[in-house]
Amino acid sequence: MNAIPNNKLQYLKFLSELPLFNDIPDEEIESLLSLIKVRNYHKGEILSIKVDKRSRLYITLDGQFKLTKVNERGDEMIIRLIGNGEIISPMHFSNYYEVSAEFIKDTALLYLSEDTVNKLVKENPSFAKNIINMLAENIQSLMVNSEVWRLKNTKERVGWFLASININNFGKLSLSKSLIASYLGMTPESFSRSLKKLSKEGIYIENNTVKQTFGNELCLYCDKVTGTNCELFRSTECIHRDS
Amino acid sequence: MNAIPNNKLQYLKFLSELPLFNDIPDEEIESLLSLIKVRNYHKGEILSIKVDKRSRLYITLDGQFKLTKVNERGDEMIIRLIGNGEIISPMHFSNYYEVSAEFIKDTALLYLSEDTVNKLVKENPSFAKNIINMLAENIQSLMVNSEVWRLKNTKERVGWFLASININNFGKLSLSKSLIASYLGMTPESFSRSLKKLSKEGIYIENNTVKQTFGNELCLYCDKVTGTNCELFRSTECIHRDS
DNA sequence: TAAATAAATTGATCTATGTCAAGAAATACA
DNA sequence: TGTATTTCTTGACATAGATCAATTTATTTA
Repeated sequence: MNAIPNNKLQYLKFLSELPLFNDIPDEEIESLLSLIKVRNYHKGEILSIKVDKRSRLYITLDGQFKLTKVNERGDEMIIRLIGNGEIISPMHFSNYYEVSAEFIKDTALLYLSEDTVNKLVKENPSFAKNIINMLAENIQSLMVNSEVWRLKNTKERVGWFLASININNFGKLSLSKSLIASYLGMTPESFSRSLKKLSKEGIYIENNTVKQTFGNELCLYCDKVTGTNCELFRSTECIHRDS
Repeated sequence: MNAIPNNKLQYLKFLSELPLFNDIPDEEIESLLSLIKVRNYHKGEILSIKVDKRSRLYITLDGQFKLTKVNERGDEMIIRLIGNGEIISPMHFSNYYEVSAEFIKDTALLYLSEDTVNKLVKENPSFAKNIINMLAENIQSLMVNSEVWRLKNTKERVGWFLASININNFGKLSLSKSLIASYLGMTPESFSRSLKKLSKEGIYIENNTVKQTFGNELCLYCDKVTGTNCELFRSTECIHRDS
């Protein structure tokens, strides 16, 4: 299943622009290319990340998938949504932690073996630093997610999601409503009802795009970490301005 | 506030036994000692981890505290409970993420500055590896916690907590029931009612210790990652035996 | 472009867990 | 060792969000 043509130069460009390869000279990335494998997955496919296949670090070349966990009752929790350029490293999970990757779109993943990654970490301090940053970002987003699930009600969760989409994805919704609902830990029904409440506050969805009647109604739902990426961050319009 | 006597040798022994200093020769740890600061905190004290004080890595020399996050309504979420030898590294959090450390017991923390840690990472691949492991464990426990909060009901959450205490702390409860309830994201009332249900299954608390009438009733509530540390793991009595 | 299928919305109802209040048990204090 | 204070338990009740069922709207397919 090595469908993608082995266009090394294209990979080089892609990789050199990733934070994971910050401060790594192109020549060094080039020397890595032979160790990097590619695999394509179809929309709907499920990759169960078990002990055997876990010892890797995956880089999303193109596509989108969700990292999920299911309990005995069949209830599903989405741990993370992963898109272009994003990384998931099961090699850093506990050996006995079982998760699944479920592909939302046709997806191409690059991967490095655990050994390769560990070798790089050992030999290249910049790479070690990049791995550390990647893991730190993971921790940060897991903490923010916990907070969203535990301290916010459904309306606030939806508002929070729309605010972050608005900041990081030009307000463009690239996922179905049910999927977002599930990611936010609620039913599609609750999601729909929350949207209705938000529309009374001037926040609504049109053509799969987040809109605001006045212009900054969503600021109310923005968390400080996401806010960092907002052009209004700490301006007079920003709720985080004086904290 | 440098209350603890500067008993360098004692610190050396303590540090050299931590996973964070795995494969680091004693001489090297010793050379670090001058860069390590100590600070004591009293029970009840709250340390707000803001931008200024965040750029550190804290090591718990002795004591216990909780890492918490509070929302506008005043609802509190416990992100992590941290005890002896455990590490918390706000230097790896986003600059704008605000958390508080609230001390449950009198506590002594050692800390390293961000610069020191980064220098070590750069110069010592073993240390880099240890930092990576530490962060990976953080990710793992945040994922397990999300799962507990989102996929388990109150009874299952209490069962899970008791199972992990039973495996990792000889069944000894070192926290008040209300605090555990809060950690598990429920009210003391719900905690109490859950305990009542569990007692019908043979799981109960006596003298602040977890007891089981038959002996392995708690296995039902054990998650696979915690189970790794159990002496029965994968034995015939273990629910994870064939997965 | 019409029919078929899937996704989203809406209303009615149910349920787990929260809230509030009172009493019991445990712990601290003097 | 008894009193005060805190923590825990229990019951009655409230509520956010889930579930179930019926439409409505959007998307796919032929």
